[in-house]
Amino acid sequence: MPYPLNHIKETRARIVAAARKLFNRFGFDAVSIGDIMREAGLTHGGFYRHFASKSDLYAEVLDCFFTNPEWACRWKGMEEFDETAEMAPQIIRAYLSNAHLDDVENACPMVALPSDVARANQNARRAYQAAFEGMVAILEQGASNRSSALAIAALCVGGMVIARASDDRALGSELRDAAMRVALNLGGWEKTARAFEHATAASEGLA
Amino acid sequence: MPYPLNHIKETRARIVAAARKLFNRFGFDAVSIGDIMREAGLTHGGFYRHFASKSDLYAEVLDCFFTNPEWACRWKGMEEFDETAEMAPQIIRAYLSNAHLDDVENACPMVALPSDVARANQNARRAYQAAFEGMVAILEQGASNRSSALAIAALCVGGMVIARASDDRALGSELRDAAMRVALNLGGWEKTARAFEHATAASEGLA
DNA sequence: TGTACATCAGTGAACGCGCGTTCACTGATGTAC
DNA sequence: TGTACATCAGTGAACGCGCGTTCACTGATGTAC
Repeated sequence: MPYPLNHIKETRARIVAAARKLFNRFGFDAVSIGDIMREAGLTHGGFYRHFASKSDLYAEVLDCFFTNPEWACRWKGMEEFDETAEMAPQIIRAYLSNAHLDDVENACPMVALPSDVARANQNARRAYQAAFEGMVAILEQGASNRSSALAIAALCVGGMVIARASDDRALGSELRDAAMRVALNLGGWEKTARAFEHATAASEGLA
Repeated sequence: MPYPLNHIKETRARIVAAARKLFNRFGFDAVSIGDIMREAGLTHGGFYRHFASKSDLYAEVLDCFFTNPEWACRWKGMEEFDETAEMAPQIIRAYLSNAHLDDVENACPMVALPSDVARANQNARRAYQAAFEGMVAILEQGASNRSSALAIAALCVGGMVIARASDDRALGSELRDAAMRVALNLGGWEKTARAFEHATAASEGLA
């Protein structure tokens, strides 16, 4: 055991973090192994001490807010998270927020990489699904039934994906607001919806 | 004018059709100009008689069901389309159908290429947005208000995008059903929703 | 009608380049004595 | 405690390969006479 016990794990985690950042921004194909290793502070040759191939990385990158505890912390820190209040409506608001739209590198991979994953290997699709199921599981705790939780998740991911791919920021905002309103109503959080509407109107006025 | 008047136009259209097919399946980055021209029955060198660069193709490929008359025909032909009935609920059903999920090559580019477009140039994002606005315009004719039409579009695109990126077909079906139900309810087409529910249950039983 | 010509869509070899992956190596480290 | 050693994470040159783009050309075509 010539190196510290955690050394390999930590390096591997650094590579995955660098890959997530770059994949989120540029996609699987446009990022080279050299780019990833440079971002992680290493040289390209060492990559194969940690992964058998580039596509083996894809699945590891997809660990999302909803399943990875490390991400959950950041997620909760992203917006003013109220530990005492119900979780689902807060997630909906944060997911469809401007902060999440703009922070491409740290965004949920479900939003940043959907068409990349659809073309990737089965491991990647499984990991994407696990992230989705993690999101739905949390929404189910608050929503009246599973069907509503699924629809809410589709609204969150769909609203963000379209907003990211569109050119007009105003249309993206309109769409995300509409998706948020319907999602909150579906779960029976109308009060939150109205309160948020006012808060948004006020902050938009300032911005 | 050494070649027939429509020759250039037709060749160009053939290149775009080939590109759409391949991009839908493999994404922008993974398809080479050689692949596209081979698919169109030409050699790679000729590409630059028609386009200044590869990325100039992206925007042209994004013409969608909702804005391109040629696509609208195929779209209407995809499912049994009833000219006399209301259009919006039929579009929702067809968009979230198994047929649309499976026909990757001819699928709506909003579903097949969202993260590719998010990283592409402004022309591509404008074209994506135009496709989205075309969809919303049709939904607005039937839905009670614009906000609902936007949410319905998010449900359609989101449901399909997640289903495509997930590994488990059953989960994808469940998600698409949930999105469809909520979308039809949002527009006030509950009867269609119920009728479709029965039709689906019956055909699933057969399959 | 027949022929010479100009046009230009399409061809295919060539360009520099960066990719994913391999491999012989180096040198920092924990272990054994 | 000090030293010799085995390990193996990380290095960087090299591999074959296909990419986007350029360019001199070819040959099918419509036009002019």
